[in-house]
Amino acid sequence: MATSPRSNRGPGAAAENRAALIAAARSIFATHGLDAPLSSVARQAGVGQGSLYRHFPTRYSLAVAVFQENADELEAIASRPGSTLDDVLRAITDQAVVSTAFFEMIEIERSDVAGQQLAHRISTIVTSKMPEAHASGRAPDWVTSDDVILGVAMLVGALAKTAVDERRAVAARAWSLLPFGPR
Amino acid sequence: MATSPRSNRGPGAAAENRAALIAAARSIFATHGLDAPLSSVARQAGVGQGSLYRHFPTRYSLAVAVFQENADELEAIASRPGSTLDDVLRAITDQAVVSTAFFEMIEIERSDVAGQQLAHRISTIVTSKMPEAHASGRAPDWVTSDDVILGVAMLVGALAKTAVDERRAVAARAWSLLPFGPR
Amino acid sequence: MATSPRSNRGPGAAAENRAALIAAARSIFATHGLDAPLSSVARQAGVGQGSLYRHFPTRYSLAVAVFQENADELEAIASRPGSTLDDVLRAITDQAVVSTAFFEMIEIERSDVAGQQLAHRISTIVTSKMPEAHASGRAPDWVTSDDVILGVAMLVGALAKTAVDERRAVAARAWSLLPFGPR
Amino acid sequence: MATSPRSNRGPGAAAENRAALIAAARSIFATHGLDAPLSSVARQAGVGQGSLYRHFPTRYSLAVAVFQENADELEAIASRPGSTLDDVLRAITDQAVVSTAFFEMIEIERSDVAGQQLAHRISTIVTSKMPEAHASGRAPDWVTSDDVILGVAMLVGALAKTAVDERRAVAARAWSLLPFGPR
DNA sequence: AATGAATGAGTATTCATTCAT
DNA sequence: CATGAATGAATACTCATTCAT
Repeated sequence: MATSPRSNRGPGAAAENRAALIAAARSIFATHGLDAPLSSVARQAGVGQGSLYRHFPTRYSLAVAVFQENADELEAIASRPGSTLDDVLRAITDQAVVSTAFFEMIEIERSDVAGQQLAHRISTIVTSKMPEAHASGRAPDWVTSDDVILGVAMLVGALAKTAVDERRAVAARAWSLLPFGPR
Repeated sequence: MATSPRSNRGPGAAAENRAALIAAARSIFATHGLDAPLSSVARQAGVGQGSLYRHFPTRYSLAVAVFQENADELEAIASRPGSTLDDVLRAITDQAVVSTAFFEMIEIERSDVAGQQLAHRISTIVTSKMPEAHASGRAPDWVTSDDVILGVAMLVGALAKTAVDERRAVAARAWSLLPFGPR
Repeated sequence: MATSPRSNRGPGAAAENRAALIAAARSIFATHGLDAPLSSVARQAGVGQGSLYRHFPTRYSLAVAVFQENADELEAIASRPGSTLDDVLRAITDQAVVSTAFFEMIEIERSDVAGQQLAHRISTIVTSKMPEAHASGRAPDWVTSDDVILGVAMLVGALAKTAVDERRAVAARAWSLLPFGPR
Repeated sequence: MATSPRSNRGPGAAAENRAALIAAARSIFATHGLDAPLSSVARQAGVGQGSLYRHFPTRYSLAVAVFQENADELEAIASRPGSTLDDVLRAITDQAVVSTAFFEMIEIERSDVAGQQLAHRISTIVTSKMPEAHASGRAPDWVTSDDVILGVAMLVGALAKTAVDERRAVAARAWSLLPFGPR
């Protein structure tokens, strides 16, 4: 029952801890998947088990926090004037080469509101780029944004089982099979 | 104090047990994934834990045994006179709609010799159908058998995250995005 | 990095906090028992964990503070001119129907001085009513104040395991079994 | 994941283990209540955590196994020719002096079938003794078997908070307050 | 060769208590 | 004096693997 905390860095460490947890989770989810032990996240973050749960009551909430940053990055790219679907898909590929966890989570989306929001953000980004993609001929007219998202899922599905050092090459080949892959 | 195994069907049951384990594993891997508790496989097979380990020392060896049958089926189809790549891909799709575990395992192949053999069998099947596919125009000339296998991986990757009752539709759409999908 | 407590109402809030903690504890002890998480008390009180511990260093000290009010109420009734043992027992029953925590604590008394004092207050109240109870025949002569207190313990013991909405009925029946139950 | 069991006494230990678990649970439930850590039960029984869960999947099932023996004992006494309600109540008292856990569990009964069965067994025993108790005048005619059971609950409730070495005396006094206490 | 029980490491989660700000 | 985050011990439960019979 009684506890003897070795070092209590105090509330000031809250923000640091949160950031450390997210960073640790990003790395661990990337290497060990979304099912990795949360204890390893806490350990790598140098944070107590309890603090992890305070910041992120569920594994999912931690994942969402991690992947929010991925979505942020994609939105940043998409909102860049003149950016195209290709730019977005290249960024997605870059992210997936590092870790497929983000997209795996999106695909399981249905369970959680936060996951749905992430999915929606991606969907919005892709949709916003479709007109240009159609106009420029980079994507056939019959291709919908849902198709593109399915394509991303297919890409990620293939990458998920691929060793990290081969992902770049596999991604290139995979995109070449799809009618809207980035060049 | 002494234990009296209720029903020790004896050595004669070896073959039966093996078959029961494979059947149970197929069903459980399909519904709960390749990481499902092995104890549940033994239970559903009506076989002791020990027997499971005797027959299949590793989880992987059990999976291989299960999926050998999938490969058998594909080979049977491929060896049917006049059968085409389309037939093979349709059969693969049918299998993946039921369970993506087979293909997930193939993609992890490297860890195990038996897994590599499975991968090789699939590869051989696909390769054997490429000439016809090219000739008939069902697949562009630039598409290699590795491309087709990558396409399968992409399809399965997408299906893996899809609810079973939506897989058929998703598969159809996914194939429509690839230049060699079955009609 | 620095922490900025959102609402530090400052020292002036001490009394308020104390009261809020007691109120929250009363409600939580009633619904979740004396073992309820202290964090839930702090939360419901809208007070920091630290403040809870400052005001009440031990779970027990919090409980004592809560139940002091119960004793106050009983004393108020007992000191009413003309009030009888019946009145006291009815009040006790009313309290126990809402929450048995008060009496459970008294019975564990020995651990803590404050608990003993509570027990003593109850004892004094009951003792003061015995002469009248004996005189009026409401309690047989051989019944001592300790007997009455034991009777209360028995009642509460039975109520503790009874669903709240059945407690009133059970209490009535229990009293009917004792030679000094209120009518 | 991998485990290295120090000593596997083999299936032959099953019966021993079961018995050891029940014995340990009896002692631990008596001293630490029904909420005692199950790990302590396993430890005291000299049995692995997993074996405990194999034998008793829930805390409740363990408790039931423990208290089945109490009910057995009471039934044995009740079925003795010429035995009376007094005999039964004395046996109950003896059990409660040692541990109130049995009766606490019965009173929580509603949650579980096994608990209900235990409650039913007690009820049956008491009911079977009522006619004799009424005839002999040991219990007033208006006292039902439910009253007796309520009386037991009241007794146990009082004993639960009483130090073990005072329980005998408290029980005697408590019974003297009830119209059907054993002499 | 089969059985099924035994084992204990691993993981998730909760909560009492401390402490920097 | 308040706040609320930090800490880690404690506990429940699962499951891969081994082993006596």
